[in-house]
Amino acid sequence: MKIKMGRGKVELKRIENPTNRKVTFSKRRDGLFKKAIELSILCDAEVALLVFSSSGKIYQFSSHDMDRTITRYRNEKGLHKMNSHGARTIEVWKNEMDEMKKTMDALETKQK
Amino acid sequence: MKIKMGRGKVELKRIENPTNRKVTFSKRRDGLFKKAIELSILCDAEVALLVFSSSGKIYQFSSHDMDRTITRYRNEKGLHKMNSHGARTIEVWKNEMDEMKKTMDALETKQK
DNA sequence: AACTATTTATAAGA
DNA sequence: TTCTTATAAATAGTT
Repeated sequence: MKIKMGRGKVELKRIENPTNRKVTFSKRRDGLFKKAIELSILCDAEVALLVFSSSGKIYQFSSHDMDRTITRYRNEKGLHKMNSHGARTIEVWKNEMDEMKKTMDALETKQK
Repeated sequence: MKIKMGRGKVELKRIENPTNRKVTFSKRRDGLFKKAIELSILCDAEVALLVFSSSGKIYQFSSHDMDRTITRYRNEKGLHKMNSHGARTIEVWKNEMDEMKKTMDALETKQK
């Protein structure tokens, strides 16, 4: 698939040239965040956006509060998974908790 | 501030007419997700996008894995907060854990 | 970093 | 309301 924009065309695949990729990232990242902000305001929506560049830098936007929106997402996901049995849901959450526990322990260790 | 687009101009504020707001939400939501996907592919970025409509419906996209990206975000955030003392970070994580614990317990209760 | 030719996105209209 | 269209916004390549 190809997308045409501006003066040229780009394949919908990773831009190999690192310079072009960085420039395009800056431009499109700005555009994306602008659109996210506009959607949240115009349409009264709760929007959370996380972007990590290929070099690892983080960019974020949340219309309300990132943790609140993440919690809301997790609740939604958890509740939906409860439909048939319900048993699986607790497993999912327990795994989640264990993962966070590990991360917390790692941080704690790092601090000592 | 005003933004002009298409045939008209819109104030950068909540669209009061519910019909217009819904229509605009659908169009702009689609546009936003498309842009998010393009950014992740073209620029090899890790992107996570969560949108809740004002009526509570959830829409999501994650280029890699939503939980992975959320964890990465939390790590980043947690590590940054460790700069000065370090003590505060664990508090933050503990609070986070407690909150999740509550949610899990609530789910567990609901299933019984 | 700014420019500009083109394409894409979209606010109204049909 | 789903489709169309006039117009603004976004952006790829250029300078």
